Amino acid sequence: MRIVFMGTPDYSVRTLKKIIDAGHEVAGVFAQPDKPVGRKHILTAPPVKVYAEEKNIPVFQPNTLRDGSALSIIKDLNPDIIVVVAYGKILPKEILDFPKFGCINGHASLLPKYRGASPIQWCICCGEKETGVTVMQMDEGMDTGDIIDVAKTKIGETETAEELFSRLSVISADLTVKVLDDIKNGVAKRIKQDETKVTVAPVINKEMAHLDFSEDAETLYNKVRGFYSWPCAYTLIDGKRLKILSARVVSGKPSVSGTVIENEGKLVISCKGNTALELLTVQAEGSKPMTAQNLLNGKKIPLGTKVL
RNA sequence: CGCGGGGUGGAGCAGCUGGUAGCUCGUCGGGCUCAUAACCCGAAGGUCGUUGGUUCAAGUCCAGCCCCCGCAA
Repeated sequence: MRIVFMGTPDYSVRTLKKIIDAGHEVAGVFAQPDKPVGRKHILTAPPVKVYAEEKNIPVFQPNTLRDGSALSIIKDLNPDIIVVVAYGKILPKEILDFPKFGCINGHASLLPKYRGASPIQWCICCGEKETGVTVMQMDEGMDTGDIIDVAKTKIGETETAEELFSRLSVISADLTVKVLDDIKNGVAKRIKQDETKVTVAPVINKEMAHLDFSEDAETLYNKVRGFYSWPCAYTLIDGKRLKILSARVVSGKPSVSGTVIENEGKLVISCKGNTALELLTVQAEGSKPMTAQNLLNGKKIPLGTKVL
């Protein structure tokens, strides 16, 4: 089929690659505009753009899809279908309606759960045991389209968002190509989403990753995994930020939530009830990631110290 | 010139007002022990990021450069 692809981050690249490898004709690629990245604000092209250019596919990076110029580009490209994966913009109706087969989107959750921007992180933060990828026929809403196909996968007990991202990007790529075949062969189904089971996964900000030790250790552990490797769960110790890159739930003892209850060899913080979280890998302000052991070697953290 | 922290034996850190370096851990050897990642004794290991400057003397003051990191985007 003749395809226009829309996507931005690494996550999308796998799907784009798979589509090309499957022999489809990618007439053009849309990605978010280049953005300043890193401490020095170096203007950086998104991964999808980089990949598309390697493949000599025309790349478009409009700031908006709603001023008509994007539509005219698409008319020129004249795709049979538009495939959207983690593009980052809402498509207006005139674009959704233009291709013969409309637009499809790969979303990294089992819809209707976790609609929105950050499904992968949130499903781990919420302690889900299973997730997956849903490919839907896009409509004007946010992840509200009819479901065409789904691929499920178990979430590992210690899996981080970063790892899940990587796995789902592969699953997404495979499922998307399968759906394209189904559509081409006229065997694709369309199933309405169950509106009574909708949940939303909002954009993540740093404050959400600020751990609250009045929650139980299991919940906090899920957040440590779900917010890795960005923005990373953190707490404040002596008023300074301490990122928690990895941790594990351990048995606690009666004590006020958020206090250090073990500081020799390992660093353990008490949580709600008698649960406790052992910090394994941490990163203090201005320093590199290190084991809790190393942190304790260089910094004295008395028992009973409160973290916030 | 966005703001800020930092580069000291293998790791993490201390070193105030300048006089050749200390702590926690690890490593090696020995001891204790049924045994141990626990405990005791001892040892090795550092041109203090780099270049230049000030000084009788610099890790410690000044300037430039390289690198790492947090915040912000």
